[in-house]
Amino acid sequence: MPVSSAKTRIEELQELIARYRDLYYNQDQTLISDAEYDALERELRQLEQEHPELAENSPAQGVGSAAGDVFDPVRHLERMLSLDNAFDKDEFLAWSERVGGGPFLCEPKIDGLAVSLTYQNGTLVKAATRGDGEVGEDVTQNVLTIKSIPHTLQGEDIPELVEVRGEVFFELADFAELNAGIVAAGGKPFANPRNSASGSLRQKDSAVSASRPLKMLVHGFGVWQPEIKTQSEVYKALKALGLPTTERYEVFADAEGAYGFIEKLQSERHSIEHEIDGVVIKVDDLTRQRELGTTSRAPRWAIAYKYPPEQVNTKLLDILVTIGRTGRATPFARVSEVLVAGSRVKFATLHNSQQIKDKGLLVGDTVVLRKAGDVIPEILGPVVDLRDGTEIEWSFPKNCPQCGSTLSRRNPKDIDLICPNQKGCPGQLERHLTYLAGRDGFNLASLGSDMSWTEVLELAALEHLSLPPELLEQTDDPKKLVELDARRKSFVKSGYLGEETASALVRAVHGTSPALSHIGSLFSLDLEVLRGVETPSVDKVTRLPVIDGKSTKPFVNVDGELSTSAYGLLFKLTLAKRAELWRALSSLGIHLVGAEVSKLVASEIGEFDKLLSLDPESLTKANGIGDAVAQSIRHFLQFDGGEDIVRRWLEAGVQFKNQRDLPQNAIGPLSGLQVLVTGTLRNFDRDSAKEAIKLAGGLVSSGVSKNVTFAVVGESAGIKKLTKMSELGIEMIDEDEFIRRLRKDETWEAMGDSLF
DNA sequence: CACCCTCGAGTTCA
DNA sequence: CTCGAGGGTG
Repeated sequence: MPVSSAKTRIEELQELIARYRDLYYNQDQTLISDAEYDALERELRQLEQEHPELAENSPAQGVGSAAGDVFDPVRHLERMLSLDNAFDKDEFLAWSERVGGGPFLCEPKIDGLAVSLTYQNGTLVKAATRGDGEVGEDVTQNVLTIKSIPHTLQGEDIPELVEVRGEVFFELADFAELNAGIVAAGGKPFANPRNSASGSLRQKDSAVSASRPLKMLVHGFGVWQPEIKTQSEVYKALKALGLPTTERYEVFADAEGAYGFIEKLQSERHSIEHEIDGVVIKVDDLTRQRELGTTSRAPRWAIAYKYPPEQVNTKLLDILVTIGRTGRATPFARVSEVLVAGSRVKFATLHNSQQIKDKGLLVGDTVVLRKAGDVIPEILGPVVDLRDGTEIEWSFPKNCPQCGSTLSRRNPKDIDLICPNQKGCPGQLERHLTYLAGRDGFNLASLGSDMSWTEVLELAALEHLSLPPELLEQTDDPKKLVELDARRKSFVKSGYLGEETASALVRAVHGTSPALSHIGSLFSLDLEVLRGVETPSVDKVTRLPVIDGKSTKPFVNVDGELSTSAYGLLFKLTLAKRAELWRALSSLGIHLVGAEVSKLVASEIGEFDKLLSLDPESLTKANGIGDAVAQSIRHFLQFDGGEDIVRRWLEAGVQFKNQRDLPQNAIGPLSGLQVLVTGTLRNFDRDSAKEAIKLAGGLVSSGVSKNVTFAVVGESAGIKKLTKMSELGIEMIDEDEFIRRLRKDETWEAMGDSLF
């Protein structure tokens, strides 16, 4: 880069960094994510290295900015340094190379607030934020309210004067509780635990700080050094003085070992009680630390390995609305693609219009995005300072984007808008169908997957079901027979109704009619109808037909023959006609009636045709069905065409399994126990774990409550659940113990074995 | 009436 | 996973 343009860029960067820094340190605001900030700072440092003549007075030479003026300034006895960063393995290995290898001490890098404590003759006399590294703010009064920090040091060898450095932070569970309280009181919640900790520590009224459950962990000495040789002993010395230290440090002989720790912690990142943004790696030998020394801004003997950001900034491009299976209109955000927590995020849910208002989002805003619980992208809020005036307020569409009906509310005081075209909206019908095919509906994917070909033939004869002609061929050639057998098997297993098929059934190109315009005709579908199906291509995001898009005939193959999947679909639907009653009830798509309520209703009414003469009020006698559910069922039957659907299904010959009594739980080793599974298990997926518990006679609990007998805790279990469980004193066991308990009962063991 | 617990509904990406 | 709201209980 030529010197002139380098100069311009350096000035630009200096200005930006100074601005962000001021906001970050003095106003507790985060305009850009840490990762973006780091990128700026690195670019600047890089340029300054290339053009040292331009590097005077650069903010990159200092650490942080001058302290604000609310609190008294405190000059640190010894400069508080920050750490250099490594962002990938190569950078880390390069650092390890520079410092001459291990042993290394590794510990989590807490995402909190750096604070120094000064103890004089064992008494805490001063606590200060880092500030610019030289001068920080006096937060003594507030720090004194933090319970984990001793006011006086313990032990025999108490130094005359010592400075102790550490990190002040919130545990995640405490943070969640705090924010809930703030919101409940009508206040503005903190964006993240770090900001929250900073805000809490810098309260003018220390009574406010006292009410905030801050924690602190310390990690080093200033001014005074005990007579020891390694960093690990520093921790022991700190602990001996009664100071809180991390339990999570480990020492490794070489860089590979340390890197293993980095990877391990990354995978456990979310089961740690506080936020971490990386790992700090220190040369363990104190003599070597002294030899390596420090630069003006950071020690050479330590480095912070930073994980990819969990929170990033992106642009809110647009707000769109989807229509759910019950007609609910849910807004979601299209954002410019960003990498966060390992995946490229393009969309984020916005829940409802109230949320958009509450967060004050405008289309075009730069927004803070994170992955809640590591999975679901969530927009935390707009970065108001980055607005340029082109942002536009969003308003909820008046009409259903799928069918054009005027959106309305179920009840006047509801937040949610719904599409009132209950059984006619293609968008609703599409979602309804995928739900109906799913696990809480007819579960089409698993229906009949264990049937033998002979059984299939019997069923076909009984139900006038057509099978793919190529599978009915007769042959004596053993080679062909083997091949045929395989294809028959795969036919029995295949044939499910996913989003694509649902879309194909429900949508039609202009001028033709869809295969299915009403859920009542579900069991009347036949091959001739499927043969004629011609569907427009549908935009994956908006679920709207693409104008000028190519239409397809999804149930016909290239030769114009009906495809195997057409036969497969009808095969599955035929089986669905004999499904358990509760599955049929759930599949009707009644507001407030899902799998569980359907089971209750099924055991009340026993038979499907009872729906036609049902007084829903009578259902409220049953435990678990109240007024709202009864009214919803009534409304469905009378006003949403429910009776019509039931009648048409009956006409198509459904014979749902009469179900007055729900199957009793098996008697097994877990009889009468309520078991919760959280996190990922090695030998089970979510469903098979539930299955195993039920088979063993236990009840599966969906959430933490005091009724839970014990909890099976797998990999990366949620921190909130874990904290709550330990508060309630619930026994937590690992997967191995779980399997042991499952097998404890010998009579049951044989049955249980089939699960593994 | 004020809790606590459970269920329903909607959602993202690989 | 999370939110909100239904349903039961003290």
